[in-house]
Amino acid sequence: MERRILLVDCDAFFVQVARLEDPEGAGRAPLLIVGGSATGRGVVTSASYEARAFGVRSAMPTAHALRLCPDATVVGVPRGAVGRRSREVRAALEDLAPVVQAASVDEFYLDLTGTERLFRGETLEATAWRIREAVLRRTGISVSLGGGTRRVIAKLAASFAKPAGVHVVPPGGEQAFLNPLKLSALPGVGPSLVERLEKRGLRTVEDALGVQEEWLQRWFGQRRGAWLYRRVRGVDESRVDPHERRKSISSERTFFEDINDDAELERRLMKLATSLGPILRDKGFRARTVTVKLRDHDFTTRQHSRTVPEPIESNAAIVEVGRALLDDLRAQRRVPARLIGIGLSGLVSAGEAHQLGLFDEPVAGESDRDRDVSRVVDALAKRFGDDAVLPGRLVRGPEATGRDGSGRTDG
DNA sequence: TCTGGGGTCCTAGGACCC
DNA sequence: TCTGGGGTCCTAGGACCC
Repeated sequence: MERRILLVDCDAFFVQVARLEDPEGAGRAPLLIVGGSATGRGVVTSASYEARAFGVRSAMPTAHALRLCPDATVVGVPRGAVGRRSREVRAALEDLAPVVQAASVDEFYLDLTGTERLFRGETLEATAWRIREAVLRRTGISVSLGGGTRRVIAKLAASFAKPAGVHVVPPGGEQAFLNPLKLSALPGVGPSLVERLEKRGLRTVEDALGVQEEWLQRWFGQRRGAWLYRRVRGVDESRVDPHERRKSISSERTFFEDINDDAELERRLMKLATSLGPILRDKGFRARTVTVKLRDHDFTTRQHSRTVPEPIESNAAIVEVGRALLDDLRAQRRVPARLIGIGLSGLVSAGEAHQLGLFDEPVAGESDRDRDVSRVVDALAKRFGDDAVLPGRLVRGPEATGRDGSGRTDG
């Protein structure tokens, strides 16, 4: 059956959220930039369409953006609100379509294949407009929709729909739609591949259509060549999967000023680690691999990772592995750092781990008590707020818990 | 201009096992 | 004593996306 896929893309999502959350401030600034501070090391996360007219783009240093658009108002990323509004949009879509997959905070794929009768022969374009209005009414968020027979076509179509519009590529019209596009417009073709393509004189989809698969493979590698050959023909078998599972969790921070002190770096790492732990446990996961990342003052980015035999979940275990990895990284190159990060991957659900019989023996590195302590910390944080429990202090065992506990929770 | 933070996927080499 | 080849896991790095 011909598939009917829509990509729902929120228009300048962070800008919209900032305005909804602060109607008197951000809501009244046509020239709005959401992102890092102007004086610090921030970049633009999202800019209003009015600001984009001045050349402001996301990922651009905020300082640069302000040079292009001096009258712009800069506000921070409304972190919590972004997640909340994203879930609202998703919930609205789940009431409108049978299969919904979140591709990011502000992008959702819908598979409407087989809904023709349910929607009484409504065209995909009419359905898309109806969904746009319903989402706007229910969540206050303006979205654009792209439609087609495949995910990649829907995705590309959405860029023609923005802002606040709809663009549907009819079945059979895929190749005509793709032909004039620049190769750099294709999802998965980034700056690096574009440079190599241009060396071969390839700029547009039509250029690439004239090249045999074996030549693409010779130039760009077996897999990449085959992938590109299919992509310029709009071939995309990937499904809209509503049950996609998270594969990693991570957190990183750029410092206001570079840090060269080992103890201070360790403190920053502990803080990140103890903020990650609750997220891991809340989702019922354990992790097998811990990764620590350092970005040096010269922007050299290095990371070390370690996979432990049994999956871990306690702050104590995460911190222990993370500290060892940081020591290695610092021993290798001890220069001022501008960023530190920690990540957890190799995620297994705690229940799954039990079923596999992985915990018949006591786990090296993580005791039952470690896990219990972490759960107590989570419960306290849930009841009294995160500030009730200072991260990095409760990770050492019952003595520390008893001693530090009283002074900490009365704040 | 001076470079955020959250992710996914791919590659390549080495270790280890059969 | 020297040797092949395949599979899997782990690690580091890089490309890419929003």
